[in-house]
Amino acid sequence: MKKTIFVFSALIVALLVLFQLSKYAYLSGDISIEIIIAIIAVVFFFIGIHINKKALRKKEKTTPEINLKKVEQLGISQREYEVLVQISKGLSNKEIANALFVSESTIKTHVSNLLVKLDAKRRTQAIQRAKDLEILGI
Amino acid sequence: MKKTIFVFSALIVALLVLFQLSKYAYLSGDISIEIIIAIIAVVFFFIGIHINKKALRKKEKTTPEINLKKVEQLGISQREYEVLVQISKGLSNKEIANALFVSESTIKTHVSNLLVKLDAKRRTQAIQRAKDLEILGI
DNA sequence: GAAAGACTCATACTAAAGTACCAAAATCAG
DNA sequence: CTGATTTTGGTACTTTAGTATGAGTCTTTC
Repeated sequence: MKKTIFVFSALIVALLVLFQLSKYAYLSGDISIEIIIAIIAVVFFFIGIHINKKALRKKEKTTPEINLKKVEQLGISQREYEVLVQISKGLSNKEIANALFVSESTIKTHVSNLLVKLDAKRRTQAIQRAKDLEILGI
Repeated sequence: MKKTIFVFSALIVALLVLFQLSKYAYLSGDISIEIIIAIIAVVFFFIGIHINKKALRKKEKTTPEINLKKVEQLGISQREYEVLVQISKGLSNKEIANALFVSESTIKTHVSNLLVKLDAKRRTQAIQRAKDLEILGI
């Protein structure tokens, strides 16, 4: 919000400066009015592009942001989340165990807990649920 | 490409028209230069936004299209693809069998063939591969 | 009409996945 | 320090998944 106010203030100031500058330049006769207009056009053209890009970027970022909050709400621990990520990559329990340097038993425990917390019966269903809950970057 | 040329031509024409218009308006003394500048600024601001939006829209549309071609290339049959979709939904073989009104044996056969064609060892990996190949609407 | 491919299904295994229950470290908050 | 979580791991069992093999039906195509 502060950023928005700042940006708009800067824009207004820039506009005023341009007004004064153009008036001076025109009165002094150094620069023709065409050039002034062209400069203003180009400047605001790019300002438009820039503003639009920022607006779209924010929209995209709001989606994959809710992640961690929901993970907490579901009571999923850090380690469990790591396992969930590996599951979504298509790894087997044994492969996950190797990747995280723990035993397969541990992974099984984590997976079992995950299934309860995600209300899933299978790991494939857990992947779907996690995707729906926007817990994963997929 | 034709569209781009057209758009830019239109832009240049618009710019020239604005030049003449502004000169006339200024000389006739009806409108002050500030207003002319402001109008030009606003117009080009929105032109910038519009151009940027179109460019971004094109980028997004090129992605989710390639589907069916790759399915053919991989030699995945119609029925196999249906099974793949059900797998990605998180269903078990038995549940898929019920959904498609066939026996679990049949589903197992399809799944086995799918795994070979998708070069996957598990159904979770098959989901990942399918997603990477943009075969699924996920 | 016969070969080819797709779909179906069964049996018999092997291998993962998942459950249940328990328990010892490690970490963290009050 | 202590109680509460988290993380780790084991055993024992049940359930799914996945493989291999064979075979019958059906449709399409040459």
